[in-house]
Amino acid sequence: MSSIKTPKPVRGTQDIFGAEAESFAHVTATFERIRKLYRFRRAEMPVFEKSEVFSRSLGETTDVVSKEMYSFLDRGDESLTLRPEFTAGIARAYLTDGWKQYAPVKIATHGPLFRYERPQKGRYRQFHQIDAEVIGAAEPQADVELLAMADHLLKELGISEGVTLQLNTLGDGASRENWRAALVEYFRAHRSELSEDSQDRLERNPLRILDSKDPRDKVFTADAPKIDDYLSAEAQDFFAQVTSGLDAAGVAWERNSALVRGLDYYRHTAFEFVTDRLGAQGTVLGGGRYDGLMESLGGPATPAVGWAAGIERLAMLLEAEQELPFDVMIAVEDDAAATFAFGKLNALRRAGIVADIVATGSPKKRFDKAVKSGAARIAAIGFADGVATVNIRGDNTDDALTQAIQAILAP
RNA sequence: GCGACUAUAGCUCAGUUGGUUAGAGCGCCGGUUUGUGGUACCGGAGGUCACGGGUUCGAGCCCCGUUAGUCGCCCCA
Repeated sequence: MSSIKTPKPVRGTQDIFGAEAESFAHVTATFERIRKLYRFRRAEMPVFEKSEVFSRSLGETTDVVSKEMYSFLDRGDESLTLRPEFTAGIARAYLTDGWKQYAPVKIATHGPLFRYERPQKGRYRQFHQIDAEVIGAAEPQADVELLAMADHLLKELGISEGVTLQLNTLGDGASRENWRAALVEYFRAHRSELSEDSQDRLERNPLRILDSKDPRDKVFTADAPKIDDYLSAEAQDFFAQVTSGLDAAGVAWERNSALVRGLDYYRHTAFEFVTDRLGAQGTVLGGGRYDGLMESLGGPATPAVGWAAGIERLAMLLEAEQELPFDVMIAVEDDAAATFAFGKLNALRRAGIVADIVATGSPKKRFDKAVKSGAARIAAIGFADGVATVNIRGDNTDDALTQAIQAILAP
């Protein structure tokens, strides 16, 4: 009995294995295939950045920065942060690596992200996203292309059933400010009747009152000022081009005027693909236009739009388990044939045939083990009169692949 | 940071008002069929009942604390 205690996994991390890992890989493989159709270029980004990359882009005061980032000092006493999102790092690279030369540039990436949060269904401290951004394109067509790609991806994954695209506009900077002021004025008039959380939001993040889950707030959110009444002509026109572009592309959408973004750099289009199948974490893919971000990192005003989607959440929605092909399982029923069997196993694999072997435990039970393995065929290998015997069983043993296996396994 | 629920075999879970030596299925190991087979049958190994206190003649079960997990709130870039 060892006195060494096995270390526990870190809170909010996950070990993904087997069928779940196959689902995970299926999501990233499908994303890679789709993004190439739309000619998004692949980028590999660092997993950590100087903390300023995120704190400047997010705004210093938010909870997000103060409580929910994985930050640490390195040996040079520099504050670094494990990336909580892709967008800020990509924006930083755009500026420091001179990607303006490629503008407008379409970028796709995927990988792990880190947020110091309490884990719950579909939320982890280390989680994984796929991400797509268009930087340097001010036109609504960029928003449409990005949404069409997202819609396409969800359909290819077979999970578009029960998932709806909710769409909103936050207007340009001036529209957004006017609307925000009207909301504050409206909710302030009902302040004492709002939930405690929303009274707090009134100061910090009034837009968020609109998607409060508290019934005390919902009484008022229905009649709250609508962004539509504050949109400039240009903002109206922009949104109209996005919606008509979606219609033309055959992408179904619903207007959700309560859909907001908490950060100031968001402009115009905001969207989320939402499902009711994941409990409280219903957003499967979300994004929007962030024309104000580059300036917060000290760069020139640069229009940009993007989205990200949680790989775990997408994988959870996949209907069918991702099954690995399994052409043949060799059952070694006599250890005298073991060397022969292992040699043939190697030959099968070199021929591109998915093969495995069961050669341990009671020889008499190996056939049953092979049956339970789920292989399409079982090659039982025995030994008689000084020579190996081969016998192939399966539901379909007349096909060309079986004949090829038979030929390779011939003693 | 807050709340509710949960913690028993490698896995999924039973376990009566608190009463002898802790239960099943799956998985693992072994045996059985005088075997070209199809998930069978029999047996075995495997438990500090999360951890630490308390109540009691007696605790897997009741109480307190800790830790961890699940779900939700806050937050959601």
